[in-house]
Amino acid sequence: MSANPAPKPGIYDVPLRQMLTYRLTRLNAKMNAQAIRVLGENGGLSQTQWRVLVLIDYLGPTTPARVGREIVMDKGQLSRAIKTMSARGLIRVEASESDHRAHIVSMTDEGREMFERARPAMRQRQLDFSEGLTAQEREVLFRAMDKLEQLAER
Amino acid sequence: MSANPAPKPGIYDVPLRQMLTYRLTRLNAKMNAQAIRVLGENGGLSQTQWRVLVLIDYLGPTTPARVGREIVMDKGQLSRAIKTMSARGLIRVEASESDHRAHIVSMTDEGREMFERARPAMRQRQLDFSEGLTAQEREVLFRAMDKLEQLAER
DNA sequence: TAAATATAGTTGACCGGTCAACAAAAAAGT
DNA sequence: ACTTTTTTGTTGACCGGTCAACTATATTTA
Repeated sequence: MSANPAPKPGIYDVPLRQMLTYRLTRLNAKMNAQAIRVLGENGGLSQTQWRVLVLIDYLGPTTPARVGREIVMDKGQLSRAIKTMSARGLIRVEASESDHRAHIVSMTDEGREMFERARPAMRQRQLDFSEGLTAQEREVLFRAMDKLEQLAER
Repeated sequence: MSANPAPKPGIYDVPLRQMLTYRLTRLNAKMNAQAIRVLGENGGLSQTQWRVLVLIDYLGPTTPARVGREIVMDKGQLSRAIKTMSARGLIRVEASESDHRAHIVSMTDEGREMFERARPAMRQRQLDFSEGLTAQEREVLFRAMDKLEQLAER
């Protein structure tokens, strides 16, 4: 974010304020930037790496394909992410016995350590977001996102 | 979106469902994809080009710096966007008389034509989003986004 | 069972966004 | 007036996401 010192209020933010896509992109960018900052301060995982570890933590040893199905993520991107994570010793990649196309990925001790190091801050961040909204706002927000997601799919 | 045939419900979407950042990224991706599709069907402007034209339409002839301040956008990215838009004849770039660093950008007839061609569909899309939500949902959604944006800035 | 189709994963190419360095001009501070 | 700081815009480098092609294996179906 090298531009935008302070979005001065005035007549100029009238049309943009109404543009949902624009607002959402902005919000998303800010939240991503914050996530990256928090992760950086707590071990230095990338957001992608964090998400992959969340999934492995949740699913237990699993396949990249399964991970990719859960977090919507390009196969190629995931393949590369897994390669670098494996190279950095965060995860273990083994061949699947039952399916000779598939791999089984699991956390190494080092990966687990990194994961647990970042987890409290990430959890707190999540909590801050939750608590920054009222219960009603939270509920409506999720409902609205569901609806918008459906609308965007057409 | 080459992965994800159908996010099967089940135990797997429990933790992600709660991850606001993740949900927001997904929603944003879908809405962007839709915007690009709609623009593609109506003249083929890119989303960036569309936004720049919206701003020029709104502000009248203006400078790239001003545009960049309104839509939060990297100077470099904007510089390149303006170059290609100028090359495609969508906008006119003139030197500013009063400020010899600055340029004045304005829509050409062709740019105006493209803009007006895409506008109804984009407006309709915006309307669909608005009407897909109740007034209360809309209001709460924007309020929630404001709050989250503030939280993400810390 | 043979052929067609679907899935897992890898790779190369491309595009867009982000960042840092830079030059020119303007504005502010002394 | 002179020096410093800020602003405007361009450019090169990099990184991440997306897409398409391809191989290998598994699954379906004829």
